[in-house]
Amino acid sequence: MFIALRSDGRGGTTAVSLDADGAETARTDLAPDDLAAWIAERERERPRWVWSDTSRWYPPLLAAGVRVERCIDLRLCRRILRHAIATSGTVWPDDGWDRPAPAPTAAGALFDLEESSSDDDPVAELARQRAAIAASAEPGPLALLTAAESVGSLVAAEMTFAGLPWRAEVHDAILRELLGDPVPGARPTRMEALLGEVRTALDEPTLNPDSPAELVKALQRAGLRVTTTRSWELKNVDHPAIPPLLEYKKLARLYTANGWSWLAEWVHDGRFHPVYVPGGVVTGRWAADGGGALQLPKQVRGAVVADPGWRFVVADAAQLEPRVLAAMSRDTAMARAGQAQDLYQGMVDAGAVETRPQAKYGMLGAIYGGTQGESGRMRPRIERAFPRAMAYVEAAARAGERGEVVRTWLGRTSPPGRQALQQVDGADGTLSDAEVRRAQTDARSWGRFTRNFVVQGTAAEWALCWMGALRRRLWELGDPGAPLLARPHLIFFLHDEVMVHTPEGLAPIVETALRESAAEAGRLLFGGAPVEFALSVATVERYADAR
DNA sequence: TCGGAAAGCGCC
DNA sequence: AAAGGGCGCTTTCCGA
Repeated sequence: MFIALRSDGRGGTTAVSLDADGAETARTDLAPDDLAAWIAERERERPRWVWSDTSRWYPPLLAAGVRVERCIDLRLCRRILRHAIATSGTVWPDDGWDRPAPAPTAAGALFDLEESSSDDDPVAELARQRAAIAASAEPGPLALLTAAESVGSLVAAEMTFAGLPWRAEVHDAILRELLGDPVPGARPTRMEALLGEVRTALDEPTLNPDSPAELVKALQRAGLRVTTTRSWELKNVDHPAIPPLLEYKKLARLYTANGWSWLAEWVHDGRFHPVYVPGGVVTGRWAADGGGALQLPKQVRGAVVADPGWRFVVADAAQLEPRVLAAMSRDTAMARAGQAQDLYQGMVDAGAVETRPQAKYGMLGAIYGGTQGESGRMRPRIERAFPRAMAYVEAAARAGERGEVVRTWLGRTSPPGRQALQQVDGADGTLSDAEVRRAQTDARSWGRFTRNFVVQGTAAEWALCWMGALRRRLWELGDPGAPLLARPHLIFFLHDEVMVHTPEGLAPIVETALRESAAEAGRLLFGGAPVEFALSVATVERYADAR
């Protein structure tokens, strides 16, 4: 059963109940003050709520203490289905569902009037989407993908609502330890001291180290043969200015990105409330909007401390992308290597390569399209040991080079290519050599993108299914009737890693739930494929202690 | 003066 | 320590 929610344009909401075939069975007009209670009441029947954007409808419900089990985020699903190659037979109207989601309103600030676009009828769009899936080449995977994307949107809103426990005084202590004391209008003391060493060593008393152009000129004046100021290039240079400069650059990064201003802007009342953007990356990965939630540097993770009597259970899917590739390509040799907790060690034990770093860089090179260095050198051996896996990503790369689209396991489809190589083939000598080279470079670059797309995107699908399964289990672990934040709940997500905030006594069963959910995600996506999705799980008080 | 591009680096 | 796909964020730079 579905219940579609639609703003009536005057602050109220119309709820349309639909049966399994999508036929209307009831219609209710709700005043703003009645909405949350009505939804909580109907939630007992566990309908699938259908709404334009979870980011807009769900935060006020969470603020009112209402958690829902299932939904369809029509805008996220439209984006998937419109571009999916499997639904290419569907003609989509050029309408508001293709527009980006309206900016999420702050939690608690009820639906604002001007945002309700009356032309976007959720009932009609639901019918269109269900018909498109039913008529597609693969209804099962697309139905799973849209459900997974939608549950991801619920998780994202719930994690924003919960906020990540953050001890500002611990963060401050970490900053003082590394950067020195803050100085108003100037650099912190330790950074300033390091900068002094750099200026002395280069004999450049007014050098601004934050300007790459100025810095590279100063280094060249000092006789250093560098063309950029990237750390990995400077590491190979022997000069007394380099060690303090590298240290300064590291600290400057921390100071600007996650220093005291970040703390003041993003942490309030002991919580960091990042805004996640499900599906914000073309591959289906999440992005973050503000606060840099997906790039929290390890240096500050010591400030993430569980509430008294609570713990974090942190789980990381070990070598997720190689395992996903093994499952997609049905590469049994690679699946066998993945029987080990550590897939890379499994590759060594199977005799494919000699050392774990060789396995790691060889595998990443296969997935990313690396040709240089260690990953390039390992390529022939990976190809010999795992022919089906390599053939799978090679096929994706070639398709991209030809300007074709590729798709993930569940059917998310890559953006259209630029057909660079086709242009070269069809140009028949009318292009200059330079133009041909440029076109070939572009084509190969796009091929690396499509090669990675199929693996990264499928890994993102696995992660969504993992979180969806976990979310349901966590809810059932809590006391019936208890609000979301009094039960074990998801609190952080990082592509292949999740963190649960839980009462200490429940941590062991949360660990079990994490593992069961990983196995469930594997079965959902790949059925009986003999691929294991190993987790490394840790129960900790501080995020920094998780690995 | 302002906005976008580039450089650089954090995360996976 | 390596190579290279995807992002966000900050500062600097440069041209309209």
